[in-house]
Amino acid sequence: MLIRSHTCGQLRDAQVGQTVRLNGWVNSYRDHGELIFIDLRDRYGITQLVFEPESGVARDVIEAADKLRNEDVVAVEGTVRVRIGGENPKLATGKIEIVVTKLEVLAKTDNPPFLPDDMVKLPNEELRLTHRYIDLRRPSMQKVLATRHKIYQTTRKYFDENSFLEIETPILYKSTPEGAREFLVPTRQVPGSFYALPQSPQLFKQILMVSGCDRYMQICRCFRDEDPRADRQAEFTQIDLEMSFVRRDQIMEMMEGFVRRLWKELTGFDVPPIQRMDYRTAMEEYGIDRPDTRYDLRTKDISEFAGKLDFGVFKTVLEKGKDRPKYYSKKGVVKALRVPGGAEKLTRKLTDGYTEFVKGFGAGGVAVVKIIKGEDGGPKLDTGIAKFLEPMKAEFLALLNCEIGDTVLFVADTYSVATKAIGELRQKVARDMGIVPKPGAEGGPWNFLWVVDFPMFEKNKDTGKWVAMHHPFTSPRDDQMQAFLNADVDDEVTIEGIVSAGYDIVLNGQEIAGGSVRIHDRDVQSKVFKLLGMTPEQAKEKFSFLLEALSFGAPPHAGVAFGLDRLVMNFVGTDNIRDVIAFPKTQIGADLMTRAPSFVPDTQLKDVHIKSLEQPKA
RNA sequence: GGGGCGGUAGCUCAAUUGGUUAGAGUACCGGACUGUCGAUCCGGUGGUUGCGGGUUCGAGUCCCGUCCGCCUCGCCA
Repeated sequence: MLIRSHTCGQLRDAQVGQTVRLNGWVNSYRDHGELIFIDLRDRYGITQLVFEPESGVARDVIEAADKLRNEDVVAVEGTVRVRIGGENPKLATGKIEIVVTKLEVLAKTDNPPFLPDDMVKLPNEELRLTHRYIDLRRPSMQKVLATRHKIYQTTRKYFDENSFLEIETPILYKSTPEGAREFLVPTRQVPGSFYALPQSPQLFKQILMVSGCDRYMQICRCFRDEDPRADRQAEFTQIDLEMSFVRRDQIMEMMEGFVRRLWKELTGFDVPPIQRMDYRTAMEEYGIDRPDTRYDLRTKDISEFAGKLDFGVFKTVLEKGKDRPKYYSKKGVVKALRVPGGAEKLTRKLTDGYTEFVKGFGAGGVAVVKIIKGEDGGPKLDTGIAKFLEPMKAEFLALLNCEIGDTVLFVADTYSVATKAIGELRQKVARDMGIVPKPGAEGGPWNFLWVVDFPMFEKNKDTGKWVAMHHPFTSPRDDQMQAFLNADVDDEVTIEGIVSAGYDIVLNGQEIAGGSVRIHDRDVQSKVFKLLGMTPEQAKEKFSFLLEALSFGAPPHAGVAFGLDRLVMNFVGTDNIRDVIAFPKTQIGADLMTRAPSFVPDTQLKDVHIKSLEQPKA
């Protein structure tokens, strides 16, 4: 075989006159009879080959070249020369061409179901996933893989420089059925028992801290058997880390340094100091725990004002949980969103649609008012609930700093429903107003934000039980510890008010990392388990190894996990997570290329002591 | 588990209100062609309209079921 001397992206006019060998795929062919052009492609680029009788090339080489088709794999030898037909400015190698003297066809292809061409419209994703090896040949997919690789390298270098050890943790892990559903793995050795695939290496990395490893990192696969979304796969990758002898500020500094390094390396962008926002502010002003700060729309709780209006819908809602504390999830609230310039841009059709939109989040509807220019030149309330607001007009306008041309949208419901609904509405309105900048990868801003001071616990709305908002190993914030230890498990108001030492990094409205200071005290950990409704026996059954580890000298420690797939998505500018994973799965967790998951023979099931309730379809 | 969109030639799409033999571009096959670069020109092959049932004189089109893909709510400690 003619082993390559160069890649297809390498040759320039500096190499003119040299004899070279290239290997690659036929990207396209232009056959003029005796004169044949082939664009040869590999990962590095495209180089034009030319077969011409004048060069004295053997007859059979021309004849073989005549039969080449897209995606055949070939090796050639020839001479580099300046193109006779003029430069092709679209190619990096566009100044030169290879006059071929020898040709080896390394592999003929069947007619491919599609061509790996970024210039033409892509076939549907199902076909791309079925023949992933062809799809991955596309230059843009090669770029994704290279970007991902660069992130791995930058990550390892940064954490190595900061004394982190890369340590592998088990994939076959103990089932701890809390949080996400787990993938189970039966075992031949112990009949009737199962491993689970880890949702994350959380407990192993904490135990590595107890083990004296001090600083740990791993680029690890995590598994959650939950329905996917455009930005979520059941199998995904985290950059996982943990540090000993730090409090919140030190690990946040380490994370911020990593983000700064990553963006510098991958985009050249200097990440400015990242601002902090507490969870309550995020929920109050953005209606979501990961605010998109690229546009300045804010939501506001106007319950107190709304109570003064003679408007039945608001009055009814505000009766709910009237005497409960401000953030009680079932307390009735009225939330408002002032949209500057909305009076013109948010048409009746759009605002009518908002009611349907918020219904999707459980809210009843959206009330609307426009502030237009009155006959006296001053602001005038128009349409929607204008007549109910009219008696309190001055106070209303002042409350939201309204100006002529604004539209104000209202959602009245329980605290949790109204907050979620208006938060989602805020994002939809921003899109409708056309004020959402492009993502950073497309030249838009990179807006980073810390979100901190999350509640430790929230009530599950179905069971009424407490659940950990982050996870059950998250510590209360230092100044909350005493209050937490003193709190009675039934003291709902106090428990609800405990703030954790958790922190998230949000980028353009998307969570890219999350972590917390961990509990390193056995008694604190036991109290959390108790609060979550676990008996001491249950806690021991599930987490005895953790509680024991915490009993034998556990250092204070804290950690974080970055969602690697989402980082790649940001750098390559896609909102489809499957585009950044070499071999992704579909909505039902299928790998269309390998046809996993699949039925297995009964004999194989018997080995692992399993009997299936389902049979393969005939 | 719920809601929505989609599935027609290898691929991307079209097909009037339910009405003739389901078309076009591209790929592929054959032919012509010595400077192309999305080569061009001429000719040709190619269809279980995802699958199963139903309504109808007649179904790609309407109805029911089902499979697959995507988006989304729930879910994702």
